[in-house]
Formats: sequence, C-alpha cells, structure tokens
Amino acid sequence: MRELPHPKTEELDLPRVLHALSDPARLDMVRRLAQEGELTCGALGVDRPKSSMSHHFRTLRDAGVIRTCVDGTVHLNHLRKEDLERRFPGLLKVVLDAPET
Amino acid sequence: MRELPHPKTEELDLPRVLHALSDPARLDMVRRLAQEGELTCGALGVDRPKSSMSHHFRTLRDAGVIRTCVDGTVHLNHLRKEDLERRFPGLLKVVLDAPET
DNA sequence: GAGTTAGTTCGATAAAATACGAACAATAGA
DNA sequence: TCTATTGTTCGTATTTTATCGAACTAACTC
Repeated sequence: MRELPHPKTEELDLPRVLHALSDPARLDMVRRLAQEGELTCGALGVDRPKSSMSHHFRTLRDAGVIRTCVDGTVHLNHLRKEDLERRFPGLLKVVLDAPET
Repeated sequence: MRELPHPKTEELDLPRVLHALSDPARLDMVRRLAQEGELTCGALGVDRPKSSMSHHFRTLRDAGVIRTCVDGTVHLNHLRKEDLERRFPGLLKVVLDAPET
C-alpha cells in the first residue's frame, strides 16, 4: 500500500498548518475526518469537483495535517492526530472543539 | 482613550483567526505581545515600513486577536487573551507554546 | 485489451493577500 | 500656529490561493 509524500513530524510548521486549517472547506474536511476516521477523497467531496478537492487534500497533506495512503485506485486519508499532538499539543482538540461559526 | 472597531467575542470566526495567525510576521507580533504585554505599533515594527505593519495590525484586529486603543498619537495594542480563551479555549496557549520552526 | 473508477496534474482565470511608497489625519509640544 | 510624531489610508504592483474543466495515470474488472 503506497504512500504519498508527507512532511516528518519534526518538520511540521505552525504557520503552514494554521494556513491549511484556515480555509472553511478544509476545516470541514478535517472535522469529518476526525468524526468518521479514514475516508476516501470521493467520500468527502460531494459538491465540489475532483480537482478542487484534490487541491485541498494536497494542501492539508503538504502541511502535515493528513496522511494519504493509496490502496488500489482508492486514496485513503486520515488525520495525523498523534503527529500533530506531538508537535503542537492541544491544537487539534482546540480546532475540533471550536464553534462552527 | 478612543478604541478602534473590533469584533465581539461571540463573533470571532475560527478560519479568520487561524488565517490571521498563519503569517509568520503576525505570529511573531502575537508572541511579542504575549511576552511584553501592551505595545505600540512602532515598538513592534522595526524592519518593516509603517504601512506594512499597519496592514498586519489591522488583520489581527479584524480577526479579533488584538485590541487597539488610541492614546494621543500612540496606538496601544494588546492580545485579547480572555476573549480568545472564552471563544476558542486553549488556542492561544497552543500557538504560544509551539516550536518556532 | 477495452472500459471503468479514483484521483492527480495541467492550464487558465479570477479573487485575495502582501508589500510598500506617498499622501493624509490626529495629537502633542514648542 | 508651526513642527514633529504616530499611525492610517490610498494606489498600485506582485504574489499567492482558489476554482474548475480537460487531459492524464494507475489499478481493477470484464
């Protein structure tokens, strides 16, 4: 099961992570991943075209927020909870607990 | 002592706050405000022109991260610690404790 | 091998953010 | 009132981001 390139835990950069999380669409994606666990790209992007979703997945992946594993034709995404917790303790909880608007 | 317009605590929007914090220059400003308390604009912007600093202050202010009071010709800025804590518990601590890079 | 499915990459466009000089406003002090 | 100080606002140039169709790739299925 192949894996796309991801930054290492020690390389996670706060401004970059915050920027990845500062987009409402991506924040929704992160919340759904937190609730429902591992999800395919298709499962998350209902109303948006594939290319737009792919862009957002890439932004989250490059920032180190999610990890993507390729299983056949399917790309499985999951939150890098432990890595984020090690690098920025409490961040994910704060973001997930925050009021939606 | 006049005060510039600021969003109310209940109006603070997470994506907007995260975006305000996602710029390295602004993150530095926030860290310095956390360490040194109330600061004037001039005290924070050494290497950047005034107009650039003013832009960053405005971004932080509009997001609700800082509050600006006008005292004579001086603008005093301070972190909205309590407001941020009420709206997004733990956020500020996470950001301030995070490794610099 | 042909077709299908899942998602990436490319290319173009539009919207937003950054940067900064110059002009401006408000206040303090001589 | 004249001048200096502090910071905002304006105008513009540059960069970054978002959006999305179209072409492409990889893997599975028949």
